[in-house]
Formats: sequence, structure tokens, C-alpha cells
Amino acid sequence: MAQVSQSYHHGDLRQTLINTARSRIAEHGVGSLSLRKLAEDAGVSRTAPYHHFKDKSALLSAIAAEGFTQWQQVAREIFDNTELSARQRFRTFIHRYIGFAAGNPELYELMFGRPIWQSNSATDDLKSVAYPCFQFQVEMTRYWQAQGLLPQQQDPLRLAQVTWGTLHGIARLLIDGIYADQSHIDDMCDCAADVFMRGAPHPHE
Amino acid sequence: MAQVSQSYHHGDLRQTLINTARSRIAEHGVGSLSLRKLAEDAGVSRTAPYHHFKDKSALLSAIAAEGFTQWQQVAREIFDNTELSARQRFRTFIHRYIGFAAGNPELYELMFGRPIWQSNSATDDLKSVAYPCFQFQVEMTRYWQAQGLLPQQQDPLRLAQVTWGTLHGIARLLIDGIYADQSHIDDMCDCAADVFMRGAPHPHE
DNA sequence: CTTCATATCTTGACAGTGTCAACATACGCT
DNA sequence: AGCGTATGTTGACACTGTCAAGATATGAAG
Repeated sequence: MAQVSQSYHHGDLRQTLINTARSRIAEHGVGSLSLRKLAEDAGVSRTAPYHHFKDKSALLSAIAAEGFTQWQQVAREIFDNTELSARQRFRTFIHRYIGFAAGNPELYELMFGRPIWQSNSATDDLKSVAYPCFQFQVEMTRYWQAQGLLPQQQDPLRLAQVTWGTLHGIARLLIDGIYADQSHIDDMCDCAADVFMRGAPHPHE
Repeated sequence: MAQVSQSYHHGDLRQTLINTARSRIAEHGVGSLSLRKLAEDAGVSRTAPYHHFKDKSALLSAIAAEGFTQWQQVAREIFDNTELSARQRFRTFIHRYIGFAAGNPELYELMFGRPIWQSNSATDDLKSVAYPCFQFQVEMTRYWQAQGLLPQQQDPLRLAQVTWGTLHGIARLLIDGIYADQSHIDDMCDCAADVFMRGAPHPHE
């Protein structure tokens, strides 16, 4: 199926668009992304992308979806790593979450930004990968509650919203460059972990 | 100083632009704001706004600045209300913060969105009103620590980043319509308050 | 191999955007 | 009265997303 670059049909335009868009976004931000330049970079005409994506928004959704699956893999990996104690995994999770956001700020902004989610403009593809990601957060919270790390009398859904909200908020404050800078990351994560696990028994970590 | 609408000079174009922009944003979102339509609505030509704002971004900054002063007044009012116990004020603060965000989602998005803050594009006007707002958060945190509501061994700055991060994150999850909806607001706020004040003594609230 | 539906890509066009340069008008001070 | 300056205007440019109509290649059916 490999195509020579000169052929009329590109061969794998869809993924090419996603990839170059993704690196463009990572470098110059989502705001500077134009379908026309993207098409030009791929050596294809302005309107070619419309045969693979209904919208500009649909392309962005596809990229965001990749981001969610990527993060989900990391999360699963941490949570399933039985070599670490629950306590260590919780702490690791926080650091990795913020690390992911800080390491891919533009992607993170895209994944959780208003444009994609507002007024039900999210693609079904995106939803089908993002929602399980949200549910996993609840699942983990429930586990950590059962382990006595998080308050057990709280409703798991609410608590998940609060804990994830905290990570999300810290990530955004960092990414948007307001109120916190990169050198504080680890301290902030530890502080958050301490606050949430306050009152939980310390085996020996 | 009042001008008849037919006169060549508008009279108070700057504030008019801010006001109509603000209501347009509140209704249709920041994404749908165009300087040209704005000028037309104000009965003025396309480029007139450029005599009052260097940029579109400068106009947005001005609006965001108004949002910060507005919120700052609310925050001060809550914090200074000595009729309530420290504990009650903390709880109230959380509810009002999320309430402010949920009540003015587009404005909130603008105030804390990437476009305004990234790459030092924030106006000095904006910074001069936003930064004190951030500092106030630290001031309050320090107070609540001293009152024994928040963990005292944590560094106030870090803790402020975490607590504010939590509010910010919950607000954004709500606003972006992902993972949480409006009917959960009060429960989420209470859950957050409980988690943060876990272990603090209950006088009788 | 021919035929033909379909997927893919192209050119042309339109309305809309932010923003600059050059010019016009009116306000306010000397 | 005169003049600098603040303000407002028209024209123009480069750019954007997106649609419609036409061109070309691909893959399956006959």
C-alpha cells in the first residue's frame, strides 16, 4: 500500500495530517494551526483534508483522542504496577499526571479545552475514548478510598471530581503560566498528595 | 461630555466596546467575537477600535481585567465578613468561587484562558489587577492555616496553589462541560471543603 | 479486460477575519 | 484663530474555513 509521493492519491493522508498537525500544535500552539498550511505541508491541496475530516474541529478531536489513549496507557500502567504500594502509586500518579500536562502543554490544552467540548461538538470517536478515561479516574479513586488513603465517607464520584479537579487545575495554572512555574511542579504535587492523604495511616512508604 | 449619537466622535467608545464585547462574549462565547462586528454594533467603522486597543488581544485583556476586579471584590467581601466563622467563610468562599465561574463561564474562560496569558501577551493593566488577586489567595490561605483549618506544616504558597488549583480545576471541568454538570456543584464544593478541612477541629460550625 | 461506482484530490469561489497605511474630521489648548 | 492631537474613515492585503463542481485514480463486478 505504500505510495510514491508523486502519485495523485496520497496513500495515508489522514494519519499524515494528524501527525503533522500534532507536531505543529506542540511547537506553535493550537491557535496557529491552519488547515491550509497543513495541507500544503502534506503536499496536498487546500480542500483535500475535508475528505478525511468533516471539520477543522473534527481533526482536532482526532488529535485529542490520540492524547487520551496515550494518557490512558500511562495511567493504567501506574495503577496496575503492583510492585509499588497503593500509597506510592497514588503519589506517582499525581506526579505523572502533572508531568504529562507540563510535557505536552498544547496537547493538554487541546484535550481539555473549551472548543472541543462545548455545545456537544465532541466527535463520537473522541467521546468513546475520553469517557472511559474519566471513568477510570473514578475506579482508581474508589480503590484508594478502599485502601484508606482517601476519605472513605465521601461519595466516590464526588471525590474523583475533586481529586481530578485538583490535578486538572494545577495543570492548567502551570500550562497557562499563571501563578505557578515549572520549578514548583514537584513541590506542588507532593503538597497535593499530602493534603489528600492527610490523616491516612503511614505504613512506611 | 455626553455626545449625540450622530456626532463624528463617539464620546466613550472604549468603554462601549468593552461593554458590548462583554455581553457578546457572555452570550455567544469568546470565539465568536469579531472586532468588525463589534465596531458595527457600536455604529463605528472597522478600524476605530484600534485607536483604543492595540490589538484584539488588548481588548480581551481589558475585559478580563474587569472580571478580576469584579471577583476580587466578592472575595474580599467574603473574607472580611467577620459575622461568619473562619470555617464558614472558607466554605462560602469555595461555593462563591465555583458559583462565579459557573455563572460567568465565558468570562471565566477568558480570564484564565491560554490566549491571554501565554507568551507574555498579558497587558500591564491586566497584570496589575490579576497579580494582587493571586496574592490575596495566598494571604487567605495563610489565615486559614493559622486558624487550623488547613494543614499548618505546608508552605502557604504551595498550599494556596493546591487549593486554588482545586477550585480552578473544578470550575473548568464544569465550564467545559466534561465530567461534571451543574447539578453537582454544591455537592462537589462541599466535598472539596470536607477534604481540605479533614482533621481540622469542628467548633460547631 | 472493460465498466462503473466510489474514494480521493483539484481548482475556483465566497464570506469572513485582523490589521496596516493614508486620509478626514473634530476637540481642546495656546 | 490656529494648530497639534485624539479620534474616526476608507481602501487594501493576506489570511482563514468551507462549499460546489469537476478531475482522477482505485477496486470490485461483469
